[in-house]
Amino acid sequence: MPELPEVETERRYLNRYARHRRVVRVQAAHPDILSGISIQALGRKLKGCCIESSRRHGKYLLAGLDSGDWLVMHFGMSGTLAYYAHEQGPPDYAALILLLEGGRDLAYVSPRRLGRISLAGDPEEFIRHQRLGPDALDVGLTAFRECIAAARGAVKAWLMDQGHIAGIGNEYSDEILFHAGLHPGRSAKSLTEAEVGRLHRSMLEVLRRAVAVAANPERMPASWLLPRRGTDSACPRCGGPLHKSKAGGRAAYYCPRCQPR
DNA sequence: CTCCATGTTTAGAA
DNA sequence: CTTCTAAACATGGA
Repeated sequence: MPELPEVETERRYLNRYARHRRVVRVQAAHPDILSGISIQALGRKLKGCCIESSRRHGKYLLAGLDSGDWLVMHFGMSGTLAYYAHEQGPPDYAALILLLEGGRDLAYVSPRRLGRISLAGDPEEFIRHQRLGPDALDVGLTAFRECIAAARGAVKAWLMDQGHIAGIGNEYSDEILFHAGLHPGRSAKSLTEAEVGRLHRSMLEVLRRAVAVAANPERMPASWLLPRRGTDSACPRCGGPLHKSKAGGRAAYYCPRCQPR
């Protein structure tokens, strides 16, 4: 479920283990995950380069190379990075492998192969081209208010639209709405000023806290909804049964008592 | 076997 | 132009 907190966790992992290591060779077990570049061209671009910096925008992870290029990774519906000793061999579902100097490798792992890897010259240009909104952690209350005022559909679908705010997916949108006490099917337009304020505060609180626990559901507070997804468990706040409905074409979990329509 | 799943893109309908 | 819905993508798990 790579949404903003998971991708931020991957970014920190990349910084910690792969930064300043030179790429010796590039292997692609599944070249179909590459977007806009061939494996040969990617190999030529990466070979001999070091990853010197990293950025994240929404669900995209960008690794800055000392050549000036940026390796752009999106994890799709599943996927992680793995750093391991070369002789250990790559993990299952490794789609792209960077063999690094020093005998340790970095793999982009994508079990369902819905993620994409590309190369960009400039992060800002990439973000514009992808039509991404501002990163969810960078959106202040004023900008949030202005943006939601122009929305028309359901508030859950609005939260998940990467063109409005980048980084929130299905699971965290449910968590944010639960914290704000808002029904996922409420129309964004119908929210009062106080409700918009609550939604904004919940968004920042949920995302920051999730980043702080490295997006590990086992480390999330017992009062959260997310670790209980998919099970028929009770609302952590009122004990009532959770409901499952559809919003924006995806499953929405919520508590009808704590999140009235 | 069937159904569902974290995301995105696209096509078509309204 | 916006919004909604469904399908497709590839694969694993229940």
